[in-house]
Amino acid sequence: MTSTSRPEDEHPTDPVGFESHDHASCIAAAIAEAEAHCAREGLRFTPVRRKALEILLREHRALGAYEMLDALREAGFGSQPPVAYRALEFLVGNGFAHKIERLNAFIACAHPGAHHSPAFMICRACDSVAEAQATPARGALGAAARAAGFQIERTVVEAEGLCPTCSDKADT
Amino acid sequence: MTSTSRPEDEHPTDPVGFESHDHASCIAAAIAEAEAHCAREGLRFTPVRRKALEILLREHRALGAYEMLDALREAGFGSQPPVAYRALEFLVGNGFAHKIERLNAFIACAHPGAHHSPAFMICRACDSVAEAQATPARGALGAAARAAGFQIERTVVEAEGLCPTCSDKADT
DNA sequence: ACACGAACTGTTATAATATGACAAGCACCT
DNA sequence: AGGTGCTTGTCATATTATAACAGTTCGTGT
Repeated sequence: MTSTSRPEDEHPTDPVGFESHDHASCIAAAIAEAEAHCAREGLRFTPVRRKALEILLREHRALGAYEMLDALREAGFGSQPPVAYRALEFLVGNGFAHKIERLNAFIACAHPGAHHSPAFMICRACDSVAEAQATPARGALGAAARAAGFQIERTVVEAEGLCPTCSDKADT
Repeated sequence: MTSTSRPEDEHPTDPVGFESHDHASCIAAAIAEAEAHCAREGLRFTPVRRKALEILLREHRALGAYEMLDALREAGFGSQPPVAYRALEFLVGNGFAHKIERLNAFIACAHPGAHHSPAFMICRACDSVAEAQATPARGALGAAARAAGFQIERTVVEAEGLCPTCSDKADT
């Protein structure tokens, strides 16, 4: 990358999602971070995996596996479903992307590097998705899990509703 | 039903799920409640819908749509996917059942009648599911939504981990 | 440099999950 | 009886996902 990536990242707890970004720099930064992380961990950030992450970052929305497959094929990679699913599995498994269960779709992680419990806000009108941080173990769910003796390893937290833009349109 | 449904319902916030129940009475109570609710709301609690709810209650676990379809077919109903999906859509839409997004499966509601934001604990070893109450709008997610101007209409909260039983086995 | 094992890629084939569309039936209203 | 809308059953198809295997590449030990 040509400059240190510092778009307007003043608020680290920002939802990061229903606003516009400096895409070019955030893509470059995220790729660089993924590369560094893989180097540290001995993971292989192969061309198809890198391309898949680039595609997710560039689209900046939740992509179905077959949309990813189309994009990868256009980029010269294999054209069968496992190509996409395997790249996505790698990205999700290493925290570079998340699966949105509600949409059966995948999106680049907005807070890469940080160990986190992501939460998503999904607009039912335009399907845009924003990532936020959840603290699921702290609320009622955490209490219920402790009471039941359930050991939480991972959480899926997805809110469905209207994003600001679509909400404004609906008012009209 | 033959008696007022009061198994050991002392703790309304109970996880209700990794313990044994009086199935016969809880099934009868839930069916009666659904029937009453439909009567009040002018909904048609038709044979296939009733049967589908009975099946979910009897199995007391998350069932895939095709498992439901098999069970409905055995009960003499139609044998094509829309039969199951439509019955499930009715049950979910009216709060008698929930979809577990993580499993692409459906489970009877453990707190029927109450307007609630369900949360689920899913055991990754035995696929058992317990329902708890979440208060997603109150935690970090709610704060992020307010900050972003996102209007939450519905939430999916699913925790994956080990249930007490499987956790004990793992220790051995 | 070379052999080895592990991981990765691409492929074929198939499984599992889900929906669109249409005709026939039934419930309710007039 | 006739009309309206919801429900059911069916056929057909779309969408999402995985199993299995052969060939290749990568890193390692020699």
